[in-house]
Parts: sequence; C-alpha cells; structure tokens
Amino acid sequence: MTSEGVEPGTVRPGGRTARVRESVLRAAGDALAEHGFDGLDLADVARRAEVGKTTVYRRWSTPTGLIADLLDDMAEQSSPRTDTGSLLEDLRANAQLVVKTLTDPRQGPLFRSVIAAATCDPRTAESLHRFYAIRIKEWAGCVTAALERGELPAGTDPDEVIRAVSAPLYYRLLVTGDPLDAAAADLAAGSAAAAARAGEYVR
Amino acid sequence: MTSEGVEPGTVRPGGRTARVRESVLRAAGDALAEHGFDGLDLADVARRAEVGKTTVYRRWSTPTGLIADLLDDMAEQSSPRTDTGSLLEDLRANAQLVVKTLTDPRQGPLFRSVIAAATCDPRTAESLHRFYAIRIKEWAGCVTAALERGELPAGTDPDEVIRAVSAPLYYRLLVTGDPLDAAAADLAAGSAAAAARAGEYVR
DNA sequence: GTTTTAACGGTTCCATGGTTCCGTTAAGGT
DNA sequence: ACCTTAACGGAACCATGGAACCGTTAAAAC
Repeated sequence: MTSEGVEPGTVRPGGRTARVRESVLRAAGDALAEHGFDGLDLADVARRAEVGKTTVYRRWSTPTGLIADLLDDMAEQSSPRTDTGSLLEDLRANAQLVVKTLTDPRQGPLFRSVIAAATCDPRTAESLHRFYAIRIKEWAGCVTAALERGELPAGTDPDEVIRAVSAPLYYRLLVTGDPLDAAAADLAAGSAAAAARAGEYVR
Repeated sequence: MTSEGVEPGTVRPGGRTARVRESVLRAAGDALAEHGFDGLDLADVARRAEVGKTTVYRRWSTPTGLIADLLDDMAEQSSPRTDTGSLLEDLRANAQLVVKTLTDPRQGPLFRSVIAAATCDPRTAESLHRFYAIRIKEWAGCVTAALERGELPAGTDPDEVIRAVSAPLYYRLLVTGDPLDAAAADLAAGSAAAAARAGEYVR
C-alpha cells in the first residue's frame, strides 16, 4: 500500500515525467506571453505541450500552481552579470538588461503575467520572491565590488542598491505605464547610484 | 428607432442607474479585497450589490471592465496631501500614506487586485495609469514648493520625485515581498530626496 | 400627470472548463 | 529481462459561468 499524500511526479521524476514537465512549462510560458494571466487555459497549455489535459490538471491543478512551478524553473536558469569596474556602469548595464527583458515581446508579457499571478496566490508569490531574491543576489556582487573599491560608504546594503535600480522600472511597467526606454534605465541607475553614494542604503 | 451602439447607463444615468453603479462598484471593491483578482465572480458581485446578475453582465461584461470602471470611480475621490515646509518631511508623509494604504486589510488586497487586472487588459491599464497620474500630480505640489524654497536644483521634475518615493514601495508589494513598514517608508522618502538633491531628476 | 422606452432582474438555456474513469505506457527496482 | 505501479492520456461526464429571453420598473421628456 502506498502512502496517499504524495504529489504526482515525485516518485518517478525521470524520463517521461521530466519531458512532460519541460514541455508543459515551455507551453505555459508561451501561453502566458500570448494571452496573459487571465487568459491562461490549462487545456490550451496541454494542447500546446502535446500532452493530455488530464496530466496538466493532475500535476498542477490550478493556473497559479502551474505558474509557481514555472517560476521555480525560471529561478534555476541564471543569467550572468557584467563587471565593468565602475558602479554606475554596472548599474546601467543592469537597468538596461531589465528594460530589455520587460520590453521583450515574449518576456515582457510573461513577467507581467507571473507578477499578476503572484498577487492572486501566496504559493506563487513565494516562488516569485525566491526568483527575485536570486536575481538580486547575482547582481549584488557589483555593489560589493564598488564597496571594496571605496566607491560607496561602508555598511551600504548591496541588495538594496540593486533593488533601487529595478524598482522604478517595475513601477513603470506595472503602475504608471510610463515608457521603458534607455532614458528610463539611465535614470534608474543614476538615481540608485546617487542615493547609494549619499549613504541612504547604509545598514 | 434608437441608435444601436450606445452603452447601457449612458442615456438615463440618474436615479436607479446611479444607485446600481454605486452599489456594484462598492461590492466589486469588497469582492476584490476578499478574493483577489482571479477570484472575482460577477454573479457574486451582483449578489453582494443586491442587483440582478444580468445587470452586471450587461453593463460591465467582464471582470476587467468592471475593475476599469472602479478605477475611474476611485480616481474621482481625491485625498489631500500634507505640507510641512520641508521636502523630506513631505515625502515621508507621502511614503507613510502609501505604506498605510498598501498594508490596509482592505485597500492592500484591493490595490494588488486592480494592478493585476491592469496587466491583463489595456483598457483597465489606461484607467490605472490615469488614477496614478492624478495621485502623483496631487503630491507633486510639495516638490514644486521645495523647488521654490531652493531646496532642489532648478529644472527638477516634480512628478518624477513623487514616483521615486512610491516605486520602491510598490516594488516590495508586487515583486520582492519585502516588508512594508515605517522603515521602508523612510528609506523610500530618503533615497528619493537624496537623488533629487543630487540633480538626478533634472529635466 | 402621462407617455415613452432605458435599464433592471428573474428564469432558462448552453457552452466550456475542469473532474472522473479506466485502460495504456514506461520508470525504477530486482 | 521482468515485475510493479507511477504517471500518462483519451473519452465520457458534470458543474458552473455567462448569454438570451422577456416581462417589470422607473428615468427623462412633455
């Protein structure tokens, strides 16, 4: 007799199961990018992934559950950061990367969708927070480097500086609708650097 | 013969029609605060508003359509800003108001929901942008006052300073999940003021 | 007050998203 | 190579969200 409470896909995660997960998550990303969060239909995802819709419902049950898993998957693919030797240049590179991502015809709608999903479900929110915690940590390195070069007041919180770069860009994306262009990126990087130099992120 | 393309509620907007709109919008706000964007059920809204569900479907048709109208309604109720005579104090008051709103047990979930809805529908996004454009304009006054007092470099964009206060707070709410407390408010106000003094928002 | 008809609202109806059933396939262990 | 059973997938089924229908109420115009 098998214990009851095991999630499907946990006992035999290899081979077919892994292939199914991969193609379903890719299909989910495509569907989100095309139709947005509220247009996400699990049957449609199953069709795109060439997988039985029963499978999708069984393993992920809800749209937000699927998106949470998608986020966990996205969190594993890390993207490397730049290291120019100047804080402002590094922050600009970061800001430009964020802008490029958020204005990308696939990634932009996708990110909007996963954020929308996270506002609707705690488990998805958790996954989103983990995802960004990782991304932020990856870029915090350029702030610690600047600290070591003496460009910033001692005690400055590296994560907070990186977050300060992203914040105005996501604010534009989600709240005000102001354009996400090169000027916005430079403004975000510049003001984060200025506040950091002023010692606002100490402690 | 009446022309066909007129929206219901536009020809006889008084009396009953207005009462219906009012109670439906209030009910929609309640429902959003309780069940979130994806849990919004128009039939449930109709029940709460003590209105026929046919009416809700006819006048608003979709959840996002209803939310767009709710936002247009919210945009009309303006809240007054403070004027302490110091930029930093005014920005702090603004940041604290935002934090208070976003952590409020009703308003917080409501704002999350309308923002989620705006990511799903262009018309709703437009209403959201209008709403925030108004709110930002209301508070920009304290920056122009600071400019006149010579606290900031000439040419500083007042709206941009106000947006810089809100951005990190909404970023926490929607993206990172970091706490929205008094410390977050002071940090947001402080770094916006620092960047503004450094001339980052000139032009 | 009377008339016209916009707007409301109860009921019925239907399409569609999601569940259940059960047979098939293949992962993991020996 | 073989066995057990986790996981998949097609088909039939069902509940539920949203549309259509039509009689009722009351806003606006006179």
